[in-house]
Amino acid sequence: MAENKTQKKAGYHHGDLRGQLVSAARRLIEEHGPDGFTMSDACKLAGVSTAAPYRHFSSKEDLLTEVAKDGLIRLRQDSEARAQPLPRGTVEAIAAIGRGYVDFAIREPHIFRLMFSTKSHAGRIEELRSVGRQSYGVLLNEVALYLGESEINDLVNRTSFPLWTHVHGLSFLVIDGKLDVNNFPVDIDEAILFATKSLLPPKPRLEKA
Amino acid sequence: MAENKTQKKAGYHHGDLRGQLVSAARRLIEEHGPDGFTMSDACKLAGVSTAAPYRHFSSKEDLLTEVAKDGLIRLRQDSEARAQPLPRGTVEAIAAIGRGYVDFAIREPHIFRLMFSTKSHAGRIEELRSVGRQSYGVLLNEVALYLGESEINDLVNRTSFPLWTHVHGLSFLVIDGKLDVNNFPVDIDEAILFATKSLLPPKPRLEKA
DNA sequence: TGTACATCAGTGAACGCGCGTTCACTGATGTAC
DNA sequence: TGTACATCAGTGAACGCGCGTTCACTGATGTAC
Repeated sequence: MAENKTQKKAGYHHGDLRGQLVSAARRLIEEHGPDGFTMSDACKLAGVSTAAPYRHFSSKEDLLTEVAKDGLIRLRQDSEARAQPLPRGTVEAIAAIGRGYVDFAIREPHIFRLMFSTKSHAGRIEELRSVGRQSYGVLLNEVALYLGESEINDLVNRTSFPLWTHVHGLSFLVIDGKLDVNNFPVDIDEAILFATKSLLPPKPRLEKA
Repeated sequence: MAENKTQKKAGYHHGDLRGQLVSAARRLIEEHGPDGFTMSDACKLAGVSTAAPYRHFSSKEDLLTEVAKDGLIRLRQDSEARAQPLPRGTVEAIAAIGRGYVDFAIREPHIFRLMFSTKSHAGRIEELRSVGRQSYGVLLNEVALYLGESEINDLVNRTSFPLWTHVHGLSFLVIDGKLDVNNFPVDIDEAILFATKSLLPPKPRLEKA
């Protein structure tokens, strides 16, 4: 009905329908939640008929998985961008990555949920997992620097995991509106910094043989 | 069609349809997830027609909220039961409560999700929140004992929150299958104990004025 | 450089079905007198 | 203690609609010669 947004409008053919459907889905999911999201809405937003997506995605689920993957990639970029300007391998850099994590959840709660959801991704979980690993890798690297380890070994894993766990929990508590459950104000930065300091072992002297 | 389970079978009238629908819903949600759950399934399981539930619940959502509430109550009972046999106000008691939390999530992942979900509970969030507060209260009490505080004050809140956050995150990571993301084995008990010790301040001498 | 033809990426309409909810009803239960 | 009547808690059938997906199609694009 409406004139087709501000796209190149190549006429019958579309240019980058695939990409546009993903970003339409992103917007819609963020607006109405993954359940409120419908294929027809996405089509309307992209300005195509309801059959068009099936040239690019095998099913609704397939499109959802793509959106989740896209989210995980953006999370990684985000984390990197947060850590980069800070002195490497410091508590501050590590906390900044955590803060980025929680901020992502706050900014895009529904996408965030989708990224970690197990359903809606039938058959492509391994693929998602591998992208997720890359996002987690940003934290692992920073912790390795902090610990003065030259590779991602067991100590690095063991040290990083509770940090992840903590910001993961914090993210869900925030987006699920549980922050003021006991009517005391939580400062997110403070919470992350405190947990990061507490969960990290003291910075080792560089006296490793 | 099938003979009506092993219930009292009063005939036309049912006895406790309300309660039976809740527990039918519980079972079905745990089996198929909150989305796979349908009213008709619940009716079939309770042995009534599809219209019957509407004498007891205003909508499907209403029934779901009831299930969530029931879950939060059971979580509280569970936490209490875990802490009780242990020496009060110790790291071990606090860790046990955390362990109970994660175990609940593992035992009933879908219900667990439902309990903390914001959607599906329109208009009854405050009610749920208050039940949730009671479950959280078990942890608060134990932490107060540990700290030697006689009431739930700011220090108790501030100390408890990261503990909650951590086990909350751990729960979701476990039920979302993220535990082996980096292929290193996580021992849940160990993880909880480590985080509890790290996040708790040293036990204060009882030298308070 | 122009034409024939294969292929690709859309259209528009319709299908189908699952499922929450409603409607008019009826059998069971409780209470007033 | 028995009867009349209101109310309650079910039944069974159907409605309605949202929505994913398919079908037969057609316009646009690319390539061989």
